[in-house]
Amino acid sequence: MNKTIRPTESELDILSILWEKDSATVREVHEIVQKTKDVGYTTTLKLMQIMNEKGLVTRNVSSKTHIYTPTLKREKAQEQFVGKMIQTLFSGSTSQLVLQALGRQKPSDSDLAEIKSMIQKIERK
Amino acid sequence: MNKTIRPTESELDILSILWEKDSATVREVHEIVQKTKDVGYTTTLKLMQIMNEKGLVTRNVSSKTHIYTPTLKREKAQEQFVGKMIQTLFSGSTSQLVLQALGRQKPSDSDLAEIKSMIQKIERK
DNA sequence: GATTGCTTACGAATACAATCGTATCATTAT
DNA sequence: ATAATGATACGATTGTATTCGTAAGCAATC
Repeated sequence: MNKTIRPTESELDILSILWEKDSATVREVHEIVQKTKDVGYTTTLKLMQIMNEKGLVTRNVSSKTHIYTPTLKREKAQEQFVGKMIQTLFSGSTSQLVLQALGRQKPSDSDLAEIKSMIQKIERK
Repeated sequence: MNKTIRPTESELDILSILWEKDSATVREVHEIVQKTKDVGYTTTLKLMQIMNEKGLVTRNVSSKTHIYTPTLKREKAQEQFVGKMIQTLFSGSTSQLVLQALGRQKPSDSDLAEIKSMIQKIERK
């Protein structure tokens, strides 16, 4: 019954900002959105109101300026989209995705270390 | 000028089938689509016609039953979507995506080998 | 207390995606 | 020849996402 809510493209854009800041006002979000996208303030507002209806965020209404907090966890969304992507774009092969990701840019040393330790963990099983 | 064409969700589903088979008729595609999605034949047909207009596929019309071939390369689409996903879902961190992917299921031994050699290649630079 | 600025609410317009019904044509079977 | 089958073409409908204009409230400033 509890069908998984799938954020749309622009909802994801907003969520990614909220995930970064933990919570934020419409204005704060809009300020950032505007840098990459030319839309009006009320557009952002409306989107966030809809996200609230959908349950993607909650908002604190105690002051005039509402404060929005994401309810959908970033990890949850990651799983959802990575899964779908592996299916359609990598014909089900997780490692193909990994290779593509690794190929696109040099990870930092600490990133590499993390990845290597992850691999070791997998191998020990 | 040459704005990147972005396949929609159902277009991606169809593309993934075409990538697998290299090329296919509407019926062949529809047969597979139907397994996971309950839609009519003409819907699939229409979608593939639109994809043709958009330039996502070409079709061979020499026989009555047209044969569709993807023009958008899988690798191109992979880059496009992985890039976007890293931005919105992993706050720009490629390696975070890698970790999430590795965590979701054990890759095969040969996959692991491939990944490890990729890592070595990166480290040598 | 009027004006200004910033806020939310909300309807409505627009755009785009997805779905399907119906017409039409070609080929094959009766 | 006629009917049945299976294909494309295409308009129209429905659904959903995105966008924005306008109204209305509240608080600070003039």
